[in-house]
Amino acid sequence: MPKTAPSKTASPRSTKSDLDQSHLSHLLGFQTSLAHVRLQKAFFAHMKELDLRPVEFSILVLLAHNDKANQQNLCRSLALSAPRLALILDRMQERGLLSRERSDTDRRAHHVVLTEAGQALALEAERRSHGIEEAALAPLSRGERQILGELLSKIARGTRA
Amino acid sequence: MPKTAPSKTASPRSTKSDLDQSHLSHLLGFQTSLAHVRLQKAFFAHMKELDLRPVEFSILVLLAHNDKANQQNLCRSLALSAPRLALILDRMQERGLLSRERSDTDRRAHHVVLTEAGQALALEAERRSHGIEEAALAPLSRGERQILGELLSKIARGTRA
DNA sequence: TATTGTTATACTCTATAACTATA
DNA sequence: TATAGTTATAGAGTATAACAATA
Repeated sequence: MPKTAPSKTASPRSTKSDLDQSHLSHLLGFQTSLAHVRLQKAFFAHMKELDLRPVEFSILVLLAHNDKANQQNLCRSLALSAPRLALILDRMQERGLLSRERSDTDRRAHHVVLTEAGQALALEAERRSHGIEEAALAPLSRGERQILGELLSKIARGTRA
Repeated sequence: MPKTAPSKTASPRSTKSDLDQSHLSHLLGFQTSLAHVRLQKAFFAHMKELDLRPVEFSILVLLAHNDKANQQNLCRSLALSAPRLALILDRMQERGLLSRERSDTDRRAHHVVLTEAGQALALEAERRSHGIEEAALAPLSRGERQILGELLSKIARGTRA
């Protein structure tokens, strides 16, 4: 038995001579990292046909439900750097999904708005997004998924809410 | 009121004109991504003095508690590709933290073993690892952190346990 | 002087294929 | 033929600084 209590199930090194990870499991950064790999794979598997990466999907959906979003808003919502977002928007703009329009009230800012093609893709992608994590979340009950989402969201948003 | 129920708290677009994210929140991949950003920052802030990245930390700790681990074991445990792991181990080996020793029973495989310096660093890093996420996890109670870890771990390990 | 957004650069990570040596 | 590990390469993500335009 290892010194630090293995999370309860005595972590019986499963098949294929897996390693004892009990001394890493107290770090939620470690757990989110591994869980995220699975969820990312699920996303790519289902969104490949639409040629959408997670960031692009998120941008589409945010824009579909938020008028007059500028790049700062998007950066903050998605934890992206301004330079990174600029490149992603370039790509999406070349693809005809959105356009940047200078704000009248603050001519430094650009409103990012979806084209018709962008709106259509956002709608279709949002429709497909339900259930794409089904396989990855199979080990969790409906209630557990709900709780997990809320706990993660608390961390993401920081102390508030 | 948006079409899909905003997780319960009516998501009142908080300060600085944040965007409505309620149509993304059903994707746990989105939530893990944002939460992970916070947790990563916490890790770097606390491990900078030891010059350890998350992967390097994980490798050190795994090796400290697992004799005769080969690179395949590490790849599977950490969801790394073999080429990626080879480069990381090169770096750690040049730094004098570990060595690779051909297995006697299967001369294709390399056992990865910590040097004395590696063991010392593993011990120190593991000691420091407790509490580094304290600030990022402040919004969660002790019990919630426990639950969160278990739910994430279920996803990471797939269907089993 | 500060903010919005862009450009440029350098570094890291990821994915893949091609290779070797062993089995 | 398959597996353990390495090398090489290209693509994507990240961080930073420097810059233009506007406030």
